[in-house]
Amino acid sequence: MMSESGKVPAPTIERLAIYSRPLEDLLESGTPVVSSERLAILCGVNPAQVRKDLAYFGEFGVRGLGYEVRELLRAIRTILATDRVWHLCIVGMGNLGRALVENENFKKRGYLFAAAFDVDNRKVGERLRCGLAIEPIAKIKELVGRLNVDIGVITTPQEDAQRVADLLTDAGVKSLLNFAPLQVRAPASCFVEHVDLGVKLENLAYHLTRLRGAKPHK
Amino acid sequence: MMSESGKVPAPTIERLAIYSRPLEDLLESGTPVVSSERLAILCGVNPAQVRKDLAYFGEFGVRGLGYEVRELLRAIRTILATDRVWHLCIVGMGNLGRALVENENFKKRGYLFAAAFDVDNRKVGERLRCGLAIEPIAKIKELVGRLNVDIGVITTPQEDAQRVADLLTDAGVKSLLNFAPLQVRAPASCFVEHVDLGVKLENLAYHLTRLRGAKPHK
DNA sequence: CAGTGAATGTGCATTTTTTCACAATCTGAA
DNA sequence: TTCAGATTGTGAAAAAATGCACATTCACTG
Repeated sequence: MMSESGKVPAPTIERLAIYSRPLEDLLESGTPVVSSERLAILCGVNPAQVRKDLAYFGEFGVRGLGYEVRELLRAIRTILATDRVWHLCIVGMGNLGRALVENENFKKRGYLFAAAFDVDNRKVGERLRCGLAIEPIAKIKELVGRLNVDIGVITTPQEDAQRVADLLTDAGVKSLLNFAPLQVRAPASCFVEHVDLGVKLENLAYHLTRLRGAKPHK
Repeated sequence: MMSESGKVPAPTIERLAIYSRPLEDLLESGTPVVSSERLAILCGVNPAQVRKDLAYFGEFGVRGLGYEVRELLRAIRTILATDRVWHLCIVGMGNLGRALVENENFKKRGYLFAAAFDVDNRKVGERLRCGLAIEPIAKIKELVGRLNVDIGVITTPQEDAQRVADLLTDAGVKSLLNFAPLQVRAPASCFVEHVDLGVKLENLAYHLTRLRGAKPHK
């Protein structure tokens, strides 16, 4: 938790988040300690990978024993900064937007939706089940500032995504999670994460056509 | 399109899908030809990367000119096998499940939801806006077989995901797209793609706490 | 029909990421 | 207190992915 001097590979960060899922289960089931081997199996990775990933941030294990589940989970949460509340806003209240806003998993992990917007003014004013009312995008700047929004989630159609991204970054949002199927541009100070569900399906399609017979998938 | 002999890096496949997005736009806007440099900018990658990715599958460009948009798009679609219809089924008709089933983008790209299931029998029988009725998971085996389902999408809560995955693979589904926050296990003959939205947010959170000042994000 | 300009395709160097393999070190038992 | 057994932390090797740089090849012009 202390070191973290040099720069850490991006895949490592991604995996830390993945490690935390089974750790939560283990904690709940009362397992006090876990080895890198067991954790690796649960996450589908190599044990050395687990150890090396963790080693970027300190020494969390006990040689001969393994990692104390509770402590390791707390350490990962500190590293990933999920031990605090983050404020999100979301733009684009179609089906996907509504699904995300109402997703309990996010709230449980400290991600709170503070505002919901839509480009379509006919939707404005509608009250969502989560309690938020849909706001017009004209109010992005004001609300993002007032509510201290850290992360903007974009679930608009492709054609509105870049405009919305501009509004959000202009309003001071420091990072974006974009679901629209195009690469939104943002200033370097803003970190953008891109989720394209179509890409995932196309991956599957590709492998389906080759995977004839049965090739081990790693 | 012809060669594709040796094995292709996984990141290449992922990028091919990404390239197709701006290509669709270019085609629609009537641009006849695109250079690797322009396409690279649109996708946020290196031009040499674009060329190398394509080179795994053949020679699609014309030196001195670039790539013919229509032809390149067709080639990529052939490679990714998105030039045909794929049959999906989805299990777990919560908000996310409903959002996916009703997503027009999937249909547009040839991904048809042929059946929708839920673990909760109280939901069974309900008719979705897309026309499908929710089926009980007991009917997975029958329907997957009859409807020739290629890909199973899992949007159940975590605790049901593995059981559902087992039902699907047992029914002969050859690949899975899993949204539950755990690593589902499947036989080697079944390809699994995992989407954990929480992981994306945790990535953002991590970078937000470090990205003080403004670091270029690649 | 040769010359020019442009952009591809690709061998090679570089960088990044993963994996191996083992010394270091801890617990618990005798 | 020493020994056995287990598992970490890590340097070094291997593998994978990226990016450079340039020879190659095409279209177009005069």
